[in-house]
Amino acid sequence: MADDMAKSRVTGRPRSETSRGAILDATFRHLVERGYDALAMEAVAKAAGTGKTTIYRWWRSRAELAVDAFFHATEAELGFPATGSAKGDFRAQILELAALLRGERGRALAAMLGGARNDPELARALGEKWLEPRRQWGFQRMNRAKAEGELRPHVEPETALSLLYGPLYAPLLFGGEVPLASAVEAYLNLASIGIFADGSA
Amino acid sequence: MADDMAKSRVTGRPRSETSRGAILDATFRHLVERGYDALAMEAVAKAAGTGKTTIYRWWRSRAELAVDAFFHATEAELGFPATGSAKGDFRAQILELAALLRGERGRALAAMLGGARNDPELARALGEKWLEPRRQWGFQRMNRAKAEGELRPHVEPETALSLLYGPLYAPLLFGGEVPLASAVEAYLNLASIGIFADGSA
Amino acid sequence: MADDMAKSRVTGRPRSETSRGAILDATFRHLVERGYDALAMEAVAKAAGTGKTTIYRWWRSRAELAVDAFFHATEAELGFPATGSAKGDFRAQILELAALLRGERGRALAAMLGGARNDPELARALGEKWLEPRRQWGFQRMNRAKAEGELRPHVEPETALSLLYGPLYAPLLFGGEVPLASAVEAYLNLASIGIFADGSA
Amino acid sequence: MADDMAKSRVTGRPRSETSRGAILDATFRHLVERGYDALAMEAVAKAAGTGKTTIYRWWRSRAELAVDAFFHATEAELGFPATGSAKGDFRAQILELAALLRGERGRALAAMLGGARNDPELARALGEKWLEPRRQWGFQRMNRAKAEGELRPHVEPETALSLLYGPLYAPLLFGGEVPLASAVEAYLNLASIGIFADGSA
DNA sequence: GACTAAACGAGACGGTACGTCATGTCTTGGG
DNA sequence: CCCAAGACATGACGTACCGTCTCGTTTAGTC
Repeated sequence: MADDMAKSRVTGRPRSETSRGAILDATFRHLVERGYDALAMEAVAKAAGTGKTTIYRWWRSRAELAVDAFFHATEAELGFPATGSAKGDFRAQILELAALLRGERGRALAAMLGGARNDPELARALGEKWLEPRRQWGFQRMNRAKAEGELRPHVEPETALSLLYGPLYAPLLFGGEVPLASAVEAYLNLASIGIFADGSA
Repeated sequence: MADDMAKSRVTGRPRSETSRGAILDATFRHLVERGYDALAMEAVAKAAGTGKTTIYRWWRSRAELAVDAFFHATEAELGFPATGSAKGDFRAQILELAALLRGERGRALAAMLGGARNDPELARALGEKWLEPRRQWGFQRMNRAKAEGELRPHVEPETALSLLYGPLYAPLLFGGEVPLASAVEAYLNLASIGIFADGSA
Repeated sequence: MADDMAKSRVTGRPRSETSRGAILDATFRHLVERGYDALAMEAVAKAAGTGKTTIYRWWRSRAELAVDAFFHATEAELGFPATGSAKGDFRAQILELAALLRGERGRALAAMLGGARNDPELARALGEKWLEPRRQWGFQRMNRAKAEGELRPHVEPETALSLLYGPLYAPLLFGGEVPLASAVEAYLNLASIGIFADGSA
Repeated sequence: MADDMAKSRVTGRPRSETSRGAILDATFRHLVERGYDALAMEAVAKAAGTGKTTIYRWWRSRAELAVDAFFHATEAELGFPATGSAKGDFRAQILELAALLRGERGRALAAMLGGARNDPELARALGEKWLEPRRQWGFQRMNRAKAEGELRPHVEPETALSLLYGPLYAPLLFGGEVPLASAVEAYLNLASIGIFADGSA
């Protein structure tokens, strides 16, 4: 998002990639270690060895910075699997997601998800960069599944998705940990019964 | 929580119920209108016509105050239904909960749930006063259902509960609205198939 | 001053002399140990084991309380000497005063004298109870001396008094110590030359 | 004192002289109008149109600020005269000082002198910036006078100085006004008799 | 090689809110 | 009617960050 504005300048000193990296790294570290609320721009600037100006020049807000830092650390690490069946694809994707959320990046994402409730801009940024792509993929995969007869009759994609992903995210709201792989498998089994034509655990 | 300390003092000027009410009301209003992050003690004190001291005398932190204010406005409004079947009980309870969350009190709770991610004390307070009682009831009801053969074989209560409640809460994380009653019914139907022995929608 | 109001009550619980003493003692201790600015009513009440109400009932202000406490501890300790000559009387009185000011009571008085600059009421109270009686005596003694020809010609009593007492008090303004007896004697000798007919040191 | 630190910084936004002046002026006004005790940093900040941070950045305490404000308003206004004789020099200097103390700056100084009794840091600051330079000059001038035979025999400079300046400052302790020029002349005449070889009024 | 122009670090700026402290007043129950 | 206890509204304290601003200093590219 921030990079978009770098499009066409021709003259003047070019943006320092060193600073950019240092800022994103420092932001990510603070996010993981102290959470979103305690993410102080001044602390980031000091840790990154830059001036606050440089941060504000390239990121409009703490929210954008945090989201950018998260993706800087996470980028392209989450694929969208293709196992052959919708049930297998979702299971694989959700288990992979659970694993990621349980790690360092999970703490960062959780911190931001919390902040998002009180920071509309963060909510927007997160929705756009994280949630939406996943939702897109989910919808398409689920629609394809429906078309190919993999779903039980009368199952709406939206409903199915909320059942598959809700139990994974919800614990983050209460300060809880992301469920372990075994727990994820357990609820996926239960959910699959209602969703997939071949729902047998 | 704050009231606990009022137990048995005999001497000195008694606590002003007027101030207590004004503070809780002002807190709730700010919570609903501006969210938890923007809930400034100074603003609450001014709105309530009290001093900050009086707030800090009775509530140890913003977190406790917010939670107390929420319950002051919500108190005893949520019963735990008894329809005759576990499936009916959970359906009724969850629909009632969804209705509450969609209203003003829902905005307050959502604001706090967001704050909880970045404020361990708020997470603790919320867990203790909101989540835990509900979890208690849920566990007991689910265990009873299991004992009475209302669950499908091999269904763990914990798993079932996460499947029933997760899709309800999760949208709050992304700044989304609580699902409408129809959407709640839809996912409950799907979830019930995997959980309850008589899961037919 | 405060006691004046105790004149004629007849009914109700009588004033507690225990509290009165405890309050005055605690006030004096605080005055000596921490100074006038740091003389907190709340600390005095706690140290005296009384309520703040009791203090405010009997003393209108911190200033009155402090002055009262000072005289409670000092009372009637300063006589007005009569050596036979004006020069001898003043010398004796000033040396006695210097000795007092160098002790514990001096620290209390010094603390109040400082506070007086910023607390008109304290200035008034101090002036009335401390300064004025001394000035009275000084004027009278000096006038008598003049009448009896003990002063050099054209010496105004007011001028003479300021010369005798000024060098004693002035150091208090700058946080300094009251001059030692030898220093006092030295300046008195010098001053006497200009003031008294028999001014020879 | 605050300025000392401004010595050699090269980087960053330079200190705002506008703010500095506004703060010192506002401080001086409050000092004159309300005294040292009532000199609230917040009020100064508001009156000066600055943030409190800016004050605390440049002055370590209320005491330093007050002293600085006083000198900002007074600076270099007090010379050390040279009339030819020690007696003349001191007379001139003391009369000039009395005139200053009777004005607005005198009220400010008096307020601070009072505060100094209860604020060791203020006492230190005042001593260092006001009292000490004057004492220095006094000592040197008096020592020279002694060397040049202008003093009566056996007159110690320290004693002489306390006799000359004490009567000027002492009234400030009791909330009184600085003596008028005529009163100052009167006591100087008396004091001179004991001090100076040519002490004849 | 000088010139132009933007990014850079540093850090001061006016603010807002923090949680604490003491003020002087009030409101109880008990002596 | 006094007393202790202590809650009350008020207002200043000194601190931490906010997001903006103003410096002098790089660091390119173009003339």
